[in-house]
Amino acid sequence: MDYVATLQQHQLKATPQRIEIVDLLYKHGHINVDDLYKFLQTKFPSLSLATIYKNINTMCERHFLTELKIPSMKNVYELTKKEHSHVVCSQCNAIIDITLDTSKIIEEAKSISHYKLDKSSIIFNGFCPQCTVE
Amino acid sequence: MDYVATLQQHQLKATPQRIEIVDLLYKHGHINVDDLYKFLQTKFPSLSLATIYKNINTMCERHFLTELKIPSMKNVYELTKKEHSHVVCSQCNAIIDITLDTSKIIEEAKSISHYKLDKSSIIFNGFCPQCTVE
DNA sequence: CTAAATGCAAAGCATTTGCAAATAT
DNA sequence: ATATTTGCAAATGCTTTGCATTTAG
Repeated sequence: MDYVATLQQHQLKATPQRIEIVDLLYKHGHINVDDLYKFLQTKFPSLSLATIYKNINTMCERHFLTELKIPSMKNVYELTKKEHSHVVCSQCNAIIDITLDTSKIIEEAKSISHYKLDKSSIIFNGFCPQCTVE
Repeated sequence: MDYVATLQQHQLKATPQRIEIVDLLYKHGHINVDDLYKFLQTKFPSLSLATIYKNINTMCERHFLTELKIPSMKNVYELTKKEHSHVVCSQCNAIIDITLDTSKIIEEAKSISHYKLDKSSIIFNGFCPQCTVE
């Protein structure tokens, strides 16, 4: 995965800070601002929170990142991918992506609401396999 | 609808401010903090934002209210009802409740994720009939 | 070389807290 | 009568902004 090229495709200069943000998101999947800051600080001791916020904001504007609002959790960010849903563990806060066949439920929503729908956000809560065992 | 009794069932004293909050939510369905404040101020000129926040927080803790996190919108609150989904107009921000048959999609999510699921939050975005026309 | 990004400090909002006075039960 | 709630002011926390310096392309 060539982070430099990916950033440039979105008109974002490939600074070391940004490359590290992308790397973290690529490896962790979903991260909130504070954790991003903690991780990045180890690599860039002079890093400022303002830089994180500025980057997150421009990256979201360019649709390079997507902001995820999960009930009773801080917002997390992920690299923008094709539409998918999320499953969240209420115990350990693990978040995973799943791809569902949403066509039926979208049709149902359309016919009930009479809205012209173009996007859906589906989040499930429960317990992951590890947390279910213990 | 007896707001006093409903509040008391949730161990909440029926103050005039709270009664009005419930009334507003009952009539509007979904409201954010600022709008609540604006509406309530006309009736209680001395009302403090702190009171709104305190009430929203305790009401949510007692599951009398539910907080709704909608992408690119301020959080809104609604009276807690049986599980349902939301449809949001990206133009005028109208929010409506719809009840869908979610059993199939929940089963699908369970079998893909191997999580034990107990809750789902489904939000659709699009354009309401009025905004589609114009 | 130039436009964009970084880091710092200050500013701006949003939300919470502490406390005295008022109020619901 | 008592515990809870209100409203105010202050405090806290989160996010944004302005600006001088640095850096990517």
